[in-house]
Amino acid sequence: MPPLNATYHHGDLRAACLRAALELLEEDGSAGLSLRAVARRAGVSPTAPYRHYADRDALVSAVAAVGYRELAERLAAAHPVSSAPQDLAAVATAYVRFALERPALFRVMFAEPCDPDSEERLAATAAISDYVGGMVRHAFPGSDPEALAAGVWAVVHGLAFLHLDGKFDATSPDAVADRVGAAVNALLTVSAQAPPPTTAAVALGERERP
Amino acid sequence: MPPLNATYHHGDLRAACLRAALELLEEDGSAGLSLRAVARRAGVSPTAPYRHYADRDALVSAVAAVGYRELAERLAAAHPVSSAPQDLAAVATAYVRFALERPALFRVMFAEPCDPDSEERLAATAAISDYVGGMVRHAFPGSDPEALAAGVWAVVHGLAFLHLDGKFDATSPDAVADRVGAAVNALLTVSAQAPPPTTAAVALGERERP
DNA sequence: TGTACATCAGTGAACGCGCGTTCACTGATGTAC
DNA sequence: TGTACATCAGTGAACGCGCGTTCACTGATGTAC
Repeated sequence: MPPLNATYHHGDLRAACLRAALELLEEDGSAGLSLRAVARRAGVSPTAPYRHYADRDALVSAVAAVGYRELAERLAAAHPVSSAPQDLAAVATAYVRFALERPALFRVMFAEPCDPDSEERLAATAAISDYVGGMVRHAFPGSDPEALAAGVWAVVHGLAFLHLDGKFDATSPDAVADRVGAAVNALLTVSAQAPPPTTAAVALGERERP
Repeated sequence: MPPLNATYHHGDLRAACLRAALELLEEDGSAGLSLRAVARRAGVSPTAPYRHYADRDALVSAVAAVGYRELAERLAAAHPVSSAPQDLAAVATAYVRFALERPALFRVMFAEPCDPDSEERLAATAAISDYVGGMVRHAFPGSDPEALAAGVWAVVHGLAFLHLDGKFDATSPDAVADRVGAAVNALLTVSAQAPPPTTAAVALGERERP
């Protein structure tokens, strides 16, 4: 069980803690992260992690940053940065699938209070935001990109959490994918089917755009 | 401090616990609900609530149910059940405002593991769902109502949590309202501005509708 | 190449905390006669 | 109207738990001469 280089000096306990934390989150989807549990898993005394993380929040922030990076990879794998409107459903599905496959990690990323100054965490969040922004800008050049990016992120994020929290049935991955795709498409096509576009556009414009 | 009827027999400890729990959530926006804290607040021994709630989960479910009812009221107040498309932004804003004003309650409603069989909780969730469904059906008669309702709920829910978890700046209520309105409107108008509707509709239709 | 020593990265005991829940109990209430 | 008694709704001590964090410590490592 102890790795080959299991010396008194661990070698890279910082990375080992991160790995341990991710494993624990993977194994118990509803677990909260505890420094002690992480130390236990890393095969180290409860206080050893303090050599590498100032406190629990610092560890949580580092874990969250890893999560953001992996989510960004998944999104990019679902579709490269420059995409067309019809790719949106695929990206949405990838986002929700990530949340459902790694629920505990996803919760840590979004629902844990954290060190607000953690640079790597902020950078990782920004990467997600940029990805969505770039996609929107490219796919819907005529739109208000900032507003639309917020809307798109909100849709996928909301779908993820509503499934995660049992508001939508998440037992069958296929059904989830169907629901996500249908919801996204319904939103993007609704104004075409609803009352005459101009009417709708005017009526909705309670916030003017220059 | 003790109410007039503060007898040994409390009178209505069940309701008092509920009230105490809501107060605690109101006061500390990041607090978790604890049975002991609720008992303390109700001025009663730590074990007294067990006369009225089987366990912590039962209390949490009851609290969540109250939250759902209040949220439903807020939405209905923002707009009656039958609404037009242009009312959607107002309802969305009401949803997000509720989340930001009562963050701890909102988290209990959605992020707490709970008794999945709690009838009052299930009923209260269904009420929200029905409200959104009814609104969508009425405002967008041509749409796939189920898919669109899911999409709309997801948007507002995602906006709520992204603000709550610091992904969007939530310091100014006005800015939040603007962002929510803009995001909703951007989503609902995007297909009118994007590539020719028919193209988009076909391309997006990876899920056929009868 | 060998030795002295500073630094580094761990250990392990201990702190105080709040939690959910159990248990045997007791005082208050209300009902039957 | 008064009394006996069952039931109800609380109390308070105790259980065992895991947590974050501190502290003084020590064994391993690496560097300077």
